[in-house]
Amino acid sequence: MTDQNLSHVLAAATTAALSRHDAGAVELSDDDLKLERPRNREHGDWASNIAMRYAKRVGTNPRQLAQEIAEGLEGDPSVKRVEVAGPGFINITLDEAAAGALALKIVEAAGSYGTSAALAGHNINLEFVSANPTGPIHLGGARWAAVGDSLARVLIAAGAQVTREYYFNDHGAQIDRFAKSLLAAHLGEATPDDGYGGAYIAEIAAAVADEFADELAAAESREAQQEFFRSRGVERMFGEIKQKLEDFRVVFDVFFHEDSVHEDGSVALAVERLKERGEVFVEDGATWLRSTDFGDDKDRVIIRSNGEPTYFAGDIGYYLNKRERGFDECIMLLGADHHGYIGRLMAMVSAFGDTPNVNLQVLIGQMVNLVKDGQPVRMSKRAGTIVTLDDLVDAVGVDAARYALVRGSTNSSMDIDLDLLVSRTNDNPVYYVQYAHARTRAVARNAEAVGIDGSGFDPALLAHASENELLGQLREFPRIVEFAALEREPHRVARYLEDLAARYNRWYDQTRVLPQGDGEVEALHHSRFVLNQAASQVLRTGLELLGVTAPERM
RNA sequence: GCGCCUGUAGCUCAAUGGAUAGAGCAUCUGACUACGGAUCAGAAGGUUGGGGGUUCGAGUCCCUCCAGGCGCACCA
Repeated sequence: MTDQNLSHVLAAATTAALSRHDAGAVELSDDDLKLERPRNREHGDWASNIAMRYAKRVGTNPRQLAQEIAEGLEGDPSVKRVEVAGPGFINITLDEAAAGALALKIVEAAGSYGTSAALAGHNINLEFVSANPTGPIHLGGARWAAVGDSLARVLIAAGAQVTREYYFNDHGAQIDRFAKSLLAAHLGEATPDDGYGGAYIAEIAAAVADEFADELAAAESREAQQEFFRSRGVERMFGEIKQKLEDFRVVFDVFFHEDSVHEDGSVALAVERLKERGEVFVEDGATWLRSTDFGDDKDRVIIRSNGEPTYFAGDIGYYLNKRERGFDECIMLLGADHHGYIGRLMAMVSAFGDTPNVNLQVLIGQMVNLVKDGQPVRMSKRAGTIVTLDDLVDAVGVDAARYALVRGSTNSSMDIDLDLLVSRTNDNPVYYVQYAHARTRAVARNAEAVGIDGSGFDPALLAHASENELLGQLREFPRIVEFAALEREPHRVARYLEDLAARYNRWYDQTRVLPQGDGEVEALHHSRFVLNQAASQVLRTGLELLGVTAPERM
């Protein structure tokens, strides 16, 4: 019994009930037929609010209509019980055998349970992190790395084709400051006023000076030396960033150089296209996009009066480039400090004739704040007070770090107290979920040792209250994954897993998979073993969606 | 001034317009010499920042006020 089937049964019952009233031609929408999972299990396995939505239209009261619909549902063989409750909810409880059959279905589906075709045919470019190589990935970047990668996994599970992409630049004012800082460190000078501090500067300067000593020796002028530190320093810094991200289990498909959109003509082509569409004008010697035509606060310069393209021009060329590469949906994950940028991006999308928030979708994530002893600490690259991805991983490990970063809604800012995180490592709910998984594996090992293998599985035997709860949660998994993908909210998977782990632990506490002592192995044990394997599977699949390991033992 | 985000238990945070607003941590009381106690059962803890509105129903949507964060470049 899937919820789609149940929806059809509900549709038939509702149509029949409505026709008994002077309903005229009332059209039932799919949305109205959607069944809900009641929060309170006493309200059954599924609930519908349809009677409350339609009662007024057909001139009756919700409870009356609900009663009539409920009577129509009672004949269905997979429905065990139907009740009308509260203001007019219809609560449906499924037959145990119908509910229990899910366990075997999950085991057979294995890793594919939870996947769907909700986003089939969607070719998505997902851009995230995209930090410039002027320093290590800091906590903010770490959050987007965890969220972006999990989002990619969730989108893929929903059937989308996803390209993970990282956009970075290796020229421009910030990189110049980076190069100056390296040179100063190499020469033993003080950090330039507008430069970057922090121990990593000295380390990188020393490392590249050592590795490319000949090259450095050949650079006589200060300018040449700075250029040396620019190119080799960026190279090294970027290599390090890439490595740290890989260690964090975040692997990008494409690293895209900002330079290339200028060099391969993407920017020129984009400007030309916008010109043809009449969205560009020249004023004060600069070339502007008339973005106010599409809701932006002001028009934006794309080519400066000195002939140099702006950063925005690069983004315009980059967007066009992505579209030309065949991506119908481009998603960008940006920090809240860039949200003022969305207006012009969406105006640009409109100016190309595309649809804002469809062809380009911008997800804003709120900031990560560093806290020490209850006081906020301002992170500054220049002051060298940043806490890096590396620091975080060193402190708590990849699993705990990823989980903590992906667990919250990106709409909420996040406080991280490194000391607290280290001292209270076990507070992280990730261990609760991982423990539940390890426990499923321990149970499986013990069961297999006494010859339990799930043969003679009888779904009707899974009738304990805690089994009903566990099965109900397992049934939810596909819709959680689908919803997380559609809403771009991977944190929902984490919350779901915590709930699943709790129900598994409760079930474990209240029932037994193995017979007691040297009791006989019965069909009940085989059936419960299948349920154990199903829970194990979903815990593992769910953790994988978050990029967190599912340990056999802890 | 304008825009975006946030305000929920002592703390960190959940909650697709649904029923009695939920977890973890912290506090208190209990539970195996039988599959992992990193667990489970229970208690306590709330005017969902304030005030209006929309409707069968609002933490959720609208208006307004308060508080905090972030942003409003021919920077990136």
